[in-house]
Amino acid sequence: MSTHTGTAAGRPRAFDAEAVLAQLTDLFWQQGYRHTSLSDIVEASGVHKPSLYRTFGDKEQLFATVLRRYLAEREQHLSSMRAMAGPGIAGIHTFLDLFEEFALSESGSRGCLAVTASDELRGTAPGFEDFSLKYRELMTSQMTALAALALPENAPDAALTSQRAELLSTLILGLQVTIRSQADAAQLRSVFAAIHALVDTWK
Amino acid sequence: MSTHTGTAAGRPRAFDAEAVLAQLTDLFWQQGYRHTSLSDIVEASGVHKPSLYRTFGDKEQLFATVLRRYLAEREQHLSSMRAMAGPGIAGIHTFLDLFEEFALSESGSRGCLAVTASDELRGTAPGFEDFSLKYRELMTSQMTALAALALPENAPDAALTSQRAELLSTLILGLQVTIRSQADAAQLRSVFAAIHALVDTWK
DNA sequence: TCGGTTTGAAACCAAACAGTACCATTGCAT
DNA sequence: ATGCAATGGTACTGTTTGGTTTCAAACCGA
Repeated sequence: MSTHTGTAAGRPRAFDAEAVLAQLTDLFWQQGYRHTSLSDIVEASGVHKPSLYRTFGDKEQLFATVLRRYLAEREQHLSSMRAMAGPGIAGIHTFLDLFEEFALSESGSRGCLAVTASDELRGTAPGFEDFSLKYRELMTSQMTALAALALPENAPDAALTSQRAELLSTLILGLQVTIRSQADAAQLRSVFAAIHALVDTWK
Repeated sequence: MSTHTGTAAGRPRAFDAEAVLAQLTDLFWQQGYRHTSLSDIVEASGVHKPSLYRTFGDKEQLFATVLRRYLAEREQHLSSMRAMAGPGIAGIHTFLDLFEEFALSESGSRGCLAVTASDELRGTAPGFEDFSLKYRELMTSQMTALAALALPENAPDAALTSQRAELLSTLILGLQVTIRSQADAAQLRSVFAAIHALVDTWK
């Protein structure tokens, strides 16, 4: 029973698993899952195939790990943007500004890995969670939290909050598609302006 | 110079090219481009490989043809839904109802072929149009037409129209992602209800 | 009827793929 | 020092892929 408890005996591995996952996240993000061969992975990470298999399992398991990491990262990012934005309608505007800034950045302009990649894994391995569903749930819960803070404290309105949250999360999902479809900065800004105008009617 | 003018000499083909394209549209729609092998195509269409190549070119060209056909079909569908819906804010509501009905149908519940497939062709062949860009343009122009008819005839407002069109088209793109991500009917209806409420504020 | 042409169908091909067996190398524990 | 354990790296395998060659059958025009 060689459990991985305690100190490891034998030769220590020469690569940082976490750093490799980060590199491969970028690679999959750019190329997609099916379009990325194991040779690409070996070349990008500098880690050879047997080591990859020992550490991460087969290609599918590796990608699942990458996706899980990505989702956790994304959730943290969204939460921190919410925290930065603060409460009230003004908070939503600020959040949108932060999101727009991210959308125009290098990694943001690649859209969302979970959205683009979940299709590729659909129906592949049974027991595989649907990551685009998870991403949508994540987005909805984040937007619900954001919308809840935009109401007066002594007048919560669950129905109104969830309605606004659904609009915001659906708009953001649509933005992910827009971002990925060669939309230039001006077009993106225009969409964000329209969303700002919508949010203003919530005052 | 064997141009395809006049009557064809030789053995007539035993399959209907248009019908085959329709079948393959469904196939690609379900499985995606990369996940569909030529064997799958042969099996689904009943047409053997050399005939496919003679008729449609290689796999990539075949898929491009399928996508073009799909986009034209989609445009026609959207236009007819707009025509059925009629003018005014009420027209937008009716359009949304029609779109919801389609989204819950069998083919509608597969999302949008152009959205899910454009990723797969990205950076493959140069000179290849970006179909998700085309789809977005199509959606924006359709929504602009819909929004323009929702204003009083003697008070056109181009800025307001394009703002509403951008919201609607982004929401619909987001819906395509939602549809594809295992969302059940209740969740979809809930999003549509939120959009209806938004449109009501335009009265 | 018969020549030319295009089809359908099967076998075939080279390349790329994911995954593995093998072995020399490295380092920790004793 | 030395044996054990896990590593990195190369070479290999069986399979699947997209695409082609080959050939007999079917049809049209003259």
